[in-house]
Amino acid sequence: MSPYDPSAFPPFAVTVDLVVLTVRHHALCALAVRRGEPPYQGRWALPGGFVRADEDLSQAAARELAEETGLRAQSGAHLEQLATYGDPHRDPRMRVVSVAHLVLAPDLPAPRAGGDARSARWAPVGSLLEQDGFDTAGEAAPLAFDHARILADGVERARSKIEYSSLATAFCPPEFTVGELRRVYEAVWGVALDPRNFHRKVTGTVGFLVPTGGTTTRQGGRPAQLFQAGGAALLNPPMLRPEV
Amino acid sequence: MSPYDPSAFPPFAVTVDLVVLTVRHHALCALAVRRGEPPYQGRWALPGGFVRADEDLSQAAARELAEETGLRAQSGAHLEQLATYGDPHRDPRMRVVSVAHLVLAPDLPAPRAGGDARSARWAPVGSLLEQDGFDTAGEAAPLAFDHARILADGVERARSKIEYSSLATAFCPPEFTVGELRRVYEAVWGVALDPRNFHRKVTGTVGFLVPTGGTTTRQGGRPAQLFQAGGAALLNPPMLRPEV
DNA sequence: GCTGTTTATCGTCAGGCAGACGACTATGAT
DNA sequence: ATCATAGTCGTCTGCCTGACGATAAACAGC
Repeated sequence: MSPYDPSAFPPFAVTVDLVVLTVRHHALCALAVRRGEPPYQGRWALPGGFVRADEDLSQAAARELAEETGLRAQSGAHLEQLATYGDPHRDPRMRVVSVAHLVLAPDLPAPRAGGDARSARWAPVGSLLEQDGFDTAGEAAPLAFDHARILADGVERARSKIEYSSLATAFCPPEFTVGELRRVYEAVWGVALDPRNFHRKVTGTVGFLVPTGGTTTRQGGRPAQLFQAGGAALLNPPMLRPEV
Repeated sequence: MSPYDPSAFPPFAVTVDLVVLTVRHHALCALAVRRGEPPYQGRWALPGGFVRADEDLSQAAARELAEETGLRAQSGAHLEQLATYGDPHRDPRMRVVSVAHLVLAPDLPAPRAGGDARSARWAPVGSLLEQDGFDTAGEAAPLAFDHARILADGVERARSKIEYSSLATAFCPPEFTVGELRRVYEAVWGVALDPRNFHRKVTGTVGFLVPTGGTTTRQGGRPAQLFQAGGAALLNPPMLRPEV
């Protein structure tokens, strides 16, 4: 057999799509870009693009992230592979397999539109997902392609991952207070947490938080101690997400 | 822009690779096939193959599973997507992106060699991974391609997933005893568990196990009650994996 | 039948952790 | 000065787990 027999396999296009999450105004938000060309022209979609011939998947995701947001995966943000979507008809033009990646970022300045996107914005995930599948009257339409499904999977991954890992700190600036971290959990899970029990839990988990010595009064009220993320990646025992 | 512009993106081959795990003789084993053609001819590899033009990824995985093992994903076995591997040089012939899937199956009769594989066997994951990356003297070589990495990721997924889900029952026949289920946990985690605490835990978790009424004495000793998997998918609170 | 071995199953107890919630502290606003 | 807001420290109770004793029901060998 020849070392390269293109007739032996069908050709695919491979893309990366990004679920970029942040917490803004006490709400979990995702980055959405408006499509400038068909199909789904004018509809909101997740940022993404083709993987280049000499690129690894994670490199492609980091490149797209930088192009769309100016964000570097190194600086605070967290990037991980999410899942791969390959329904034969997910793109009407051709056979496209998309390797979705999940990015958790601190609250950023306004996103900059880049690449082939007309514009970009942060949108609360609730509003992006609520009409999921129901195209009421053709307007306020849901995300393009299967991006609602991808976004939902990314949100669910984030919700479960902050339970047993220290990833919630990826939503925070380099220095943050216990209250700010609690508001991250509250926004991602959509619940209210007891400030006293939360404080006991996060300050009692070794390696989760390291005090920097400073204090801040950003949120009003009594000044709060400032922390930065500690070395621990896994929380043991985990944070417990309240039922319902 | 034309609806299909092949020059706009590099063509990829897309494959599915399978990490098929089972518990045999108190050891976690993976299905390995011997490669019948270059590259890596004669080396062990994970089963897998090209995704067809009209196939979804999970369909392709189920088809490959049936071809290699005669196993249907419906009947007891569990199949889920694991991760996607797309290093530009992971296959020396061409650009291949592989969507790995994880299969958890009960102990099966001898695997049947199918497809283009010369032979297939169950191998303890320890022996497949121990020389991971070290090609000592060129023999007893590790798995082909990046399959050692894929297998390691699959094993780690299985180890963590039986903590908080009822998936350990996928390693068991339709009816099983608490002791058999405990030996599954012990084999997957590589630890010894206290039979009394394990029994209390699994029988006390609602929806995990449903007694069938029968008993068996397969393992010797006092007859044990038979159970089948209950409806619950998630264990709450989870099984705790002892620290090393 | 009796004894030892094996596996299953039930109970007990102490320690750790989480939820509920009271109390106090330190800021800014009025 | 008083209030509102947010942060921090404690207490108490109940649940769950790990350690481990004790009993039950089969089989093997004498």
